[in-house]
Amino acid sequence: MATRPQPGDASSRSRGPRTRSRASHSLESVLAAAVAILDESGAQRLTIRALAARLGGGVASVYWYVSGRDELLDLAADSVLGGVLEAVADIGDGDPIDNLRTIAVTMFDAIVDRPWLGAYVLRDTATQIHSLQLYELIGEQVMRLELTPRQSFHATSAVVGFVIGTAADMGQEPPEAVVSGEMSKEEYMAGATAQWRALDAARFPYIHHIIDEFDGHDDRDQFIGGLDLLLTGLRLQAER
Amino acid sequence: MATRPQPGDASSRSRGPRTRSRASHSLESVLAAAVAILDESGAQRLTIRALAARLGGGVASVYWYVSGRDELLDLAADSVLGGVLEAVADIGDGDPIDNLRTIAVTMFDAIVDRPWLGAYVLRDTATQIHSLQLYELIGEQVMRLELTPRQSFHATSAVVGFVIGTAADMGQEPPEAVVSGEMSKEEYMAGATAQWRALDAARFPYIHHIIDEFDGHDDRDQFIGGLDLLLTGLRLQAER
DNA sequence: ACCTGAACACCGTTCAAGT
DNA sequence: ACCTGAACACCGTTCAAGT
Repeated sequence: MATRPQPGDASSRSRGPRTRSRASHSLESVLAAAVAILDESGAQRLTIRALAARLGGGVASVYWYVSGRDELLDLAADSVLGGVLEAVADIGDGDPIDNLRTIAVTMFDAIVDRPWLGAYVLRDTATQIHSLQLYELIGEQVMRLELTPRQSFHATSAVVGFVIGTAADMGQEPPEAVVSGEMSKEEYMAGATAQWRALDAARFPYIHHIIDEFDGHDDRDQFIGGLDLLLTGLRLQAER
Repeated sequence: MATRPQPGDASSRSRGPRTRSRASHSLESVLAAAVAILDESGAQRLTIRALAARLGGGVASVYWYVSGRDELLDLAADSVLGGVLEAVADIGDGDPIDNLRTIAVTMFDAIVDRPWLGAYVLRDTATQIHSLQLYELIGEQVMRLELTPRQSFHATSAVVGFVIGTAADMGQEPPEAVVSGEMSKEEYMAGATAQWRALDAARFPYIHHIIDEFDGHDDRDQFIGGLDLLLTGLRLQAER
């Protein structure tokens, strides 16, 4: 990150009225526009051309700020985690497990409505400072449980893996039909439920056992249910 | 899946010497070739053209078997899970938690060496039968713990989310430099470790606390460490 | 029923040139 | 230092035609 020039960081030109013969951006404005497109239309629709058009400039100008599409996604994902970090930065010295729960839920809330995020979050800590800081923050709460370094490492990774995995799974990039708007998300879910109900009960006893729970379930409750299992295991390890 | 014709399923023409003026495929051969390319070169390199070339035919023939690139990836991922399913199908009626551990570790082993898998596994149970069956199998073990349907649903989702999240995170699609071969995976990891060691110890106490564990750590140990926390929590819930 | 080559409408990225 | 338009080398997908 620090290896690239970062215009707009503390520069004099921050947004004043200029001659305006050419478009003028900054890393932040590029990332903000990228996140906006991502949130509105998903990763598939974030093309360099679409981004340039939204910024009102030419395609090549984007490459002044990022090395390519991959880094653009990495930085866009990291900028969202920056918001999470800000929200939990002053988490305080209450019960560490409670703090972990708070951090995890905040992350979940940020990721679940952004199907595109899962694949790019915490991918490269060299580029993604906020990701690194968030990982550190989670680790610091785990450290307070006074486990061995190895246990701390495993526990921190587990929390991060669980959050990202579950949130990414739940907020998955929906199928083309939903993206294109020819089918609503509700219709899609209703279809999935119907398909499950139609399964042979003898071959799929579990599916039938939980189908009523699945139908109309709340993703957040589901996430917290699993998270609490993990945190219970962690608490037990710490108390031993 | 059953909505599409499946040539080669139980058909008479299974691979006999033919006139051979044209290439001839089957869903299985198409998926096998796709998985081979995926394993060798990653998702980015699996182009329809590369796949057709490997099959020795034209591009358009692929579209006879799959509706597009997305479904190709879905089915390729599901075919790998088919192998996992086969390996654990006769898991037996031993301790359910032990069984869950076995299934999870088998899944982990299959996913971790396939960075491309994480993003496509368990995405659409309408297309991915093996994924559905594996989900069912995990759920059946959880059912034996005799929790409420809601608890069962949450626990099953948690196990699946943890496995996929952690494995996907660990086996991430490596950066371009590694894919293209200009940098080895070891060099990349060594670089990451060095970068972490260089961080300010006052601002990153956790990173420094675990850096020796991170350096040269075994992904599998790390996965199992986290998994056991989750399963401990689950066992406790079941015993209550 | 299954395969083909060519064509279409895109992409990400680069580059020489501008300001 | 930052932006531009045009060009390059690709893509996924479709289609009319073949066998």
